[in-house]
Amino acid sequence: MSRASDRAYDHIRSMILSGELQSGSQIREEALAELCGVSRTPVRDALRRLEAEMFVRRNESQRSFVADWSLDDLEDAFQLRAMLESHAAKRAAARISRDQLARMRSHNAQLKQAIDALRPDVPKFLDHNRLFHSIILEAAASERLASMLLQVTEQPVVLRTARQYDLENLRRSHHEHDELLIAFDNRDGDWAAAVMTAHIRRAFHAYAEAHSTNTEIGKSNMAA
Amino acid sequence: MSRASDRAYDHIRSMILSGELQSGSQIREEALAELCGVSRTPVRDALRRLEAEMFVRRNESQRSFVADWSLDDLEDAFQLRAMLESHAAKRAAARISRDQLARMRSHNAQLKQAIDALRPDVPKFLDHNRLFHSIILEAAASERLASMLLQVTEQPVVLRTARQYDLENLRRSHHEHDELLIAFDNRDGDWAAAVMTAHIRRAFHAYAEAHSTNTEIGKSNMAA
DNA sequence: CGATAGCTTATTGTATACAAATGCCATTCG
DNA sequence: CGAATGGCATTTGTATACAATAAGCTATCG
Repeated sequence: MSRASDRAYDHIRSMILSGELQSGSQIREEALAELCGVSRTPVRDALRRLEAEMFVRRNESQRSFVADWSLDDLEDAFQLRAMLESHAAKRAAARISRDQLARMRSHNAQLKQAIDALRPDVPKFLDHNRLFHSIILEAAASERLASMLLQVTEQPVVLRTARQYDLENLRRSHHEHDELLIAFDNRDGDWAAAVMTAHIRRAFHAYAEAHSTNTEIGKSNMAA
Repeated sequence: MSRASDRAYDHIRSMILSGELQSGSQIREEALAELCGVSRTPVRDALRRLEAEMFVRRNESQRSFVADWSLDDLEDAFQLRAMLESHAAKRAAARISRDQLARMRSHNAQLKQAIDALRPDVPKFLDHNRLFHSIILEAAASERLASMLLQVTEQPVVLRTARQYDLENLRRSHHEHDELLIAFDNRDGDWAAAVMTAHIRRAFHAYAEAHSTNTEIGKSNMAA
C-alpha cells in the first residue's frame, strides 16, 4: 500500500468522506494530482476505482464529479445492504466454524465493554462491530457477496455519519448480535437472516429519523 | 466508444469470453497492448475495469490473470442473481408504468415468435429476453442494484454457455414471463419476486445438470 | 544435494509530453 | 435580440520513457 495510486485512492476517498470535496462538485485530475503529490497517472487509477465504488461519477463527456446521494439513494443502499447481509448471515449459519464463533463472541464482549464503561469508547465499539460483521462475511465464503457488500456499506453518507451515536442504539446492536450468535449456534439460517434484516433496518430508521427532523443530530446511529 | 481504452476493453473481454485467453492464464499488459493495437495505458485502464467486474484477477504482486470459475463460484453467482433479480421484480411491481408493461408484453410476444417459428431464431429470442429483463431493472429504479446485477449476469461461464439451448426451456421461460406480467398487472411484488426466483433457479439447474453429467451439452439453457 | 544470495530479466508503476475532445465565450449573422 | 459558429482554454486520453519491483536463474556455500 505504498504505491502512489493507493495513496491517491486513500487521500481522495478521505477527502470525499470528510466533505473536503463537496458532493456534486467537479474534480479535475490535475488538481487531485497536486493535492496528492503524485502525477495524473495514479490519480486516474484511483478515480476509476472510486468510480466503480460509486464514490465518483462521470458525466457523458468523461468529467468526474463527487457523487451526491439523495435520501432515496440511501434508503436504496440500505435495502440492498439488508438483503445482502441477511443472505450472508444465512450462508454463514451453515458454514461457520467453532473458531469463528468464538471470535465473534469475543468481539461482541469487547464491544459491550466499550459502551458499558463509564466513559463509552465509541471508536472501540465501532472497531469490534466491524470485525464482528466481517467474520460473518468470512464465514459466508462468497467473494462476490463480499465485494457487493463493500459497495453498500462504504457509502459516503453512511461513513460520514457513522460517528454519531446514541448509547441506547449501541446497546440494542449488542443484543442483536447476541441473538445472531444464538441463531448461529443452532445453525438456523432463516433465523440468522431475519435477525440481520431487522438489525440493518433498525440502523437505517434510526438514521432516517434523526436526519429527516434535521434537529436531533447526535441521536442517530449507523452502527449495525 | 471509439476511445482506445474502450476498444481494448471490448477486445480483451471478448477474448476472455471466447476462451481465446485461457482461464487462469497470466495476461501481460504489453502483450495485450500489441493485440489491441494500442499502448499499455488504455490496456491498464481496461484491465482495471475487467478486474472490478471479476473477469480478471490480480495476485498479490499485481500480476493479472484471467479469472477461472469453479462450479461453486457459478452457483454462488446464480444464488446472488436470483436474490437480486427477485428484489428487482419486487421493486418493479410497485413502480412499473403502463408503457413499460406494454413494452415487456411486446418483447415477450416477439420472443415467443422467435421460438415458435419453423426455424427457431435463438439469437432473436435472447435479444428480446434481454430487453424484457432490462425493463424490469429499469422499473426497479435502483442504479446500484442494476450495477450489481451486471456483475452476476455478465459472467464468463454464463455468457460462454449462453448459446446452448433447448426449446423446452425457452418455452418455459416464455411462460414464466407471462406469469411475471400478471403479477405486475396486479402489483403483487411478492408474487413477482417468487416467480423471478424460480425463473433464475430453473435456469441454473438446467445448466448444472447438463454440465455435471458432462455429456448432454446442448441441452442446457441459461436464458432466464 | 539442497538451500540461498545475488544477479539478470520480465513485468508493472509512474511521470511527462503531446494529442484529442469538450466546454466556454465572444462575435456575427439572421 | 437570439441563435449559430468559430476559435481559444480547459480537461481528459494516449503514447512513451524510465523507475521500481517481483520472478527466475545460476552459482556458491553449508
